[in-house]
Amino acid sequence: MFLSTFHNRIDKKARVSVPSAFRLALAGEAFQGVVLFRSYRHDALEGCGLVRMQQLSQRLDQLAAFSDEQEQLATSIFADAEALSFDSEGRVTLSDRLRAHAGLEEEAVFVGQGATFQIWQPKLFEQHLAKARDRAKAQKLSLAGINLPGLNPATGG
Amino acid sequence: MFLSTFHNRIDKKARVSVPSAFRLALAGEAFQGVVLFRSYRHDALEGCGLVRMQQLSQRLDQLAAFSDEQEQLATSIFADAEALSFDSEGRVTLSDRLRAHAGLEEEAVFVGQGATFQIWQPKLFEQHLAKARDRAKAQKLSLAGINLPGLNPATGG
DNA sequence: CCTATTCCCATGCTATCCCATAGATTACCA
DNA sequence: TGGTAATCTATGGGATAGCATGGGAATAGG
Repeated sequence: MFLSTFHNRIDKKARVSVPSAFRLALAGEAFQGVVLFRSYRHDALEGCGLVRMQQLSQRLDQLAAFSDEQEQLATSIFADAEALSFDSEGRVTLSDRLRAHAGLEEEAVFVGQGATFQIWQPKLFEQHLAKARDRAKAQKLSLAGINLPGLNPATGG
Repeated sequence: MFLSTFHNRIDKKARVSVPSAFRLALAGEAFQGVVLFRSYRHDALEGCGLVRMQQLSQRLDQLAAFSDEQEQLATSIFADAEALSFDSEGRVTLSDRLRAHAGLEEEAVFVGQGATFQIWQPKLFEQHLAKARDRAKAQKLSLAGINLPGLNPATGG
């Protein structure tokens, strides 16, 4: 699981340390690295482990063989994704394409999302966070039916 | 798994380097090379490892084909496919037929599709990608049951 | 004997590996 | 409890190996 947010530097070679907590979450996988791709919804990157992509590939593969739509979906996902392996210090090197999409220059914010994570340019993330908070407040968003330990009123469990 | 896109040159002898990441994905197979055939949907080439072709062949055998159309499609793919082995530098030589179908001249774009990949003439791919991305964006909510990393609300693995 | 592959070598570039350092946290011992 | 040593994480830079690419030589097939 990817939890919490981390704030790391991007060096002149476009390397960033992946937070050790995130690396730990992927420690069990054969491929020691992350898969990154450009988010559809935000000027940010989305990331996960290779295993998750493989599961997706298997499911799509069955559907895509004779379906135009699934094939195009496969293109937009897999063609865009990049598998970046850790160096011996736990860093990955971001391509120009990835950096351009998220506006990444000298710093990156790693944001845990549970099964996935995001990478943001710090200022953009700040704005995004503020917006998300406002909206949640305004709509009093609740996670209906989901029991969040410590967040929901004690209902037992 | 075939991920990401790579942009390589075709030399005067019609040789192209297969991206090392793609070669790595095929490293476990006995036949060190790729199988290429003309896409029936696009002006592009489709590619995979020999193992996948063998599996496809077996499946068709067992199922005796769902429909005449699918069987004929499969037959035409096998008839059209070319098994190209890597030279010592990891390149393959494209036949005139393959190049003609995809409009390939001096450059080729290798496009990961998960279990397979495609080879495109750069400008054609640019157009295709724009279309694929738009359509995928429009339909992302219709993909019931498919958990897209970063696209769907986090529902766990 | 000629042409078309295939093999082999050379090269520039880039990514990767390896080492070094500093800060922070943790472990250990008195 | 306090102080020190050891460890780990994040970061930076230099060296090295691998990749993509090009051209020539050897080989095979007609």
